[in-house]
Amino acid sequence: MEVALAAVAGRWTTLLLRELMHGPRSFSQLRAALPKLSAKVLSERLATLARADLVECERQKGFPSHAVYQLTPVGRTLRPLLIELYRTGDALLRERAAWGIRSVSGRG
Amino acid sequence: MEVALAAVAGRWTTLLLRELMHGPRSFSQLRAALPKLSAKVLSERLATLARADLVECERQKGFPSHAVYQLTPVGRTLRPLLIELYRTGDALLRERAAWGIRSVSGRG
DNA sequence: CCGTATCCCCTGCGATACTG
DNA sequence: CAGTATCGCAGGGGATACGG
Repeated sequence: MEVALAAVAGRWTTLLLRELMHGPRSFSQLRAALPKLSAKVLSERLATLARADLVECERQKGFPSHAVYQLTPVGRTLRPLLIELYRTGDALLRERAAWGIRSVSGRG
Repeated sequence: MEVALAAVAGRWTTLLLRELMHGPRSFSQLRAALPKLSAKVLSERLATLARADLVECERQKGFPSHAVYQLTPVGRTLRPLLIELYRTGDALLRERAAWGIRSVSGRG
């Protein structure tokens, strides 16, 4: 469980993976899909996911540069987990509509 | 997804929930089940889960004091998610046996 | 036995500015 | 456009000691 949790942990990772579940996406497409995610963090998350072999990167050299990211076969195995996260989160929200996102993991 | 993730986030939360899935447990039983989890963090996690109405606490006053924790109905709805986390983690480990737990969420 | 208070570290994240 | 460098902050978590 800890391994799977580590794979999807992080404020943006699930959203990023969900976006990539729809198909390959360029850096800028991801930025557009997740406007509040800074380039730095996006880059960090993608690098981390790539290191874990969950995501692959294809770079077109030239100008302007272009990079396309897509899930690896291993990355695609996360789909059921993401679906379950969505289902569960949805159910929790129905029970407790007032919850904030960080209300559970926070200390105070 | 973020909500569900927040609910199970934390290094020990999933293991704690899994333990409680088996039935009510006292503080010391939980400590025994998770020896590397300090009392402070255990208390923190339980308090957080209690605040989120995922776990309930029953205290016997007296000496020595005793407290019993159990899942609420809402908490029990997390079971499919935990199962999926287990399944996915297992699958990931089969693909990449060398992964460390923090290798995905870490920076470097 | 159950829990909390302190202290410290580590790391994820945000903002901004910069390079190729 | 893609990605990195720097700075700063917040908070989870470990060790330890203390309180109820």
